[in-house]
Amino acid sequence: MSNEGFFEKVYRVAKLIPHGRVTSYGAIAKHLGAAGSARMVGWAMNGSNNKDVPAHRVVNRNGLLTGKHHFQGTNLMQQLLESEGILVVDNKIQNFEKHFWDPKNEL
DNA sequence: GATTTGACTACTA
DNA sequence: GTAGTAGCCAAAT
Repeated sequence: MSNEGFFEKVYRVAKLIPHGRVTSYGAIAKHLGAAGSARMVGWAMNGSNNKDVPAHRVVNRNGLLTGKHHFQGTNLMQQLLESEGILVVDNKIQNFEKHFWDPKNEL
């Protein structure tokens, strides 16, 4: 639907992230056609706090939990990822490529 | 309507 | 391999 704003699009894709998988801001942005607007995805996540968007599955290109500071507690994001079978060490996802989920590859 | 910000990415030194 | 800078676009003030 074209009545959706940029945020809605991000939310939709983020909700499509399968369990135990992660993706990067740039990948989502590119899928939305806003390649280069990776920051916008992060901004959208800022408002996805109250949504059903698994923002903890969205990390930067390095697999680093840069947005973990925006979550509640301190290691909540890491805990959620580890709970899904993703190994996280020092706020960084291990085997990031292995857990990487490309929306364009699935959609 | 212009300025600032922001959970990024890529390039360069 | 690490560090710093620039480019990016959309929303909030």
